[in-house]
Amino acid sequence: MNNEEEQILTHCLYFTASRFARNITKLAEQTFNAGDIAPSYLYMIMIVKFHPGITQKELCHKLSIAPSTSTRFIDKLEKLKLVTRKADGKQTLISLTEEGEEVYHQFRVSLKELYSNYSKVLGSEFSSDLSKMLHEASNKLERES
Amino acid sequence: MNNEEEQILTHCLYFTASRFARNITKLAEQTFNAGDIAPSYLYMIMIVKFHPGITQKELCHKLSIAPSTSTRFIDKLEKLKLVTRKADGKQTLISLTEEGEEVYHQFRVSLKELYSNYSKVLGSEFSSDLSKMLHEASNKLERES
DNA sequence: CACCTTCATTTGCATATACAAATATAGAGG
DNA sequence: CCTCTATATTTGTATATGCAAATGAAGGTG
Repeated sequence: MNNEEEQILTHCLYFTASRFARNITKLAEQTFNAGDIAPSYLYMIMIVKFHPGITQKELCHKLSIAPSTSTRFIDKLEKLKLVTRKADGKQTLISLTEEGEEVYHQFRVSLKELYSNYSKVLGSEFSSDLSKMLHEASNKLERES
Repeated sequence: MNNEEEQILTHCLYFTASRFARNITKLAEQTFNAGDIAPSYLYMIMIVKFHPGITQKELCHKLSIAPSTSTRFIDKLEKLKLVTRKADGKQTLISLTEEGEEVYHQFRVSLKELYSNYSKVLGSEFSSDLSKMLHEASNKLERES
């Protein structure tokens, strides 16, 4: 790889982050393939688990997704009877159903497997550092916009 | 945020990486909005710039995208007259046109602006470290699969 | 050379995700 | 209590992206 390319490829966060997201998503899909729920739904379920009655808006913020995307996610999870919507004025409050709670508990197990899969390849400390940095960076970017 | 949630949210690379990718993609779209070419196409153009005559398969690897996605990207770039396809047996070789080269040069300028936008928020050294880690991590994950 | 296998690319189809416009509700000011 | 404005959600529509099946080309083996 020549110098200029190396420079750009390793320095542009947009490139490195989107590529990495595709790779780790693939790994997550392979690891979670038990149920037919995609990893992104599990992400949402997890947030709701820790914030029963969370508003949709807040959910969007925590996941960094657009409102329209959250509507569609919730539609799907509601159809699967994993979450409930409760209208509250302008807002909609989201909570887990019993079944949702159960899915969450199964998911905790798969999560451990996912950790171990990527830690084998990336190293445990490296993974942990990277994850923390990404978390922090998202919070900063969200705050700005 | 309670402890268990904090644990999961900051430790799961799948969550942190996909969220961050959405955030940085949004920033990239805002920064590059000059032309009507989305950032992901610029990423491809950049790779081709440094590897004239690269095979489609190799391009998929470098971008971590599926072959079908590369076909569609190239279709679009070819229609815009930014790249050319050259059949070579089973393979297809991709190169930039003159116009493609020109787009690349404009893009270099936007890239600098993008760097500066996120460095302001994340810090210059932090951004650089994060980017290198992501680059390295993708290479490791790709090698495994 | 006909056939089989292997590999690269393309096509058909499905899902994730976004933006912009539409809708619904809340709350302020008359 | 009506109207206006601000805000939350939903709907319409478009694009990105993937998987699996189809296609096409290479190279080996009889």
